[in-house]
Amino acid sequence: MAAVETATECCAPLGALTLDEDEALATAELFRALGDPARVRIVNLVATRGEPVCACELYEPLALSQPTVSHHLKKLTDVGLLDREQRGKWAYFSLNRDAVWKLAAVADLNGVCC
Amino acid sequence: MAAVETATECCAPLGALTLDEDEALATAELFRALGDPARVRIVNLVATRGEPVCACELYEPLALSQPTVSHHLKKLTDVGLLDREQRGKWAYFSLNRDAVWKLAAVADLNGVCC
DNA sequence: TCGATATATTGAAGAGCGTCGATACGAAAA
DNA sequence: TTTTCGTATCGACGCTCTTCAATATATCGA
Repeated sequence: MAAVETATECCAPLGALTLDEDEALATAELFRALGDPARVRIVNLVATRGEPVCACELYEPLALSQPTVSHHLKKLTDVGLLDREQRGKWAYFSLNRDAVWKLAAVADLNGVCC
Repeated sequence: MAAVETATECCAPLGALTLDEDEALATAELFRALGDPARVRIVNLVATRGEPVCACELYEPLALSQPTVSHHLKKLTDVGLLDREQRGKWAYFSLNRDAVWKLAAVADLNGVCC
């Protein structure tokens, strides 16, 4: 870990006029966090529900073991896309608005090429 | 290859109300294509220049060997983000507008969560 | 046709990733 | 305190990916 803290903080848009090695790495890290179907489904499940989602509610729809889901949740929170909230012995996850906004901005190339 | 042809054709937005396994896989494939710093820089280089870019112009700025750059270019064209055009013995690459638009739409969660 | 050049493909080495069972950690309840 | 239960971490396995040198393919010029 360490190195790039949350990728959503220092990554630059794909259409940035200048893009150094560190920015490219951070941007790639953000996209790679969504480069797995399980994590895409997690983000989708959390996004479509308005409220925070308990980790225990994800094992069945994802058809994955508890350690695997925990692993994916950590990746998504590490990159800043999800926020983690402890409620007693349960862990609740919700979308980080800033990260969502940043993702849309990074992925938007329309201003540059079209 | 094969399997999912161009991921930009059948992938669903992160905020889709329903997201089956195939759609999640195609969406992840699109993001994974941008999950490498070299490919982020390629897309950035092609985007910031208005016109198609010759493959031979990428080796030096990327500081990667010719086969490696060719490999990344293939991944980006396979997923539909880049268009390939043969000009004599040179290969020119440009952004695919539909794919760019699709990427922005897929990454946009603001309508769902914010 | 032949040689030169630009790109793609192949094969291999090394690193990284997804997955799970087993286990450790932490919080609530008994 | 002890037990129970939800979650995180560890260790290991197999698969994928990135990278390059070597080679093949393709196109142009002589």
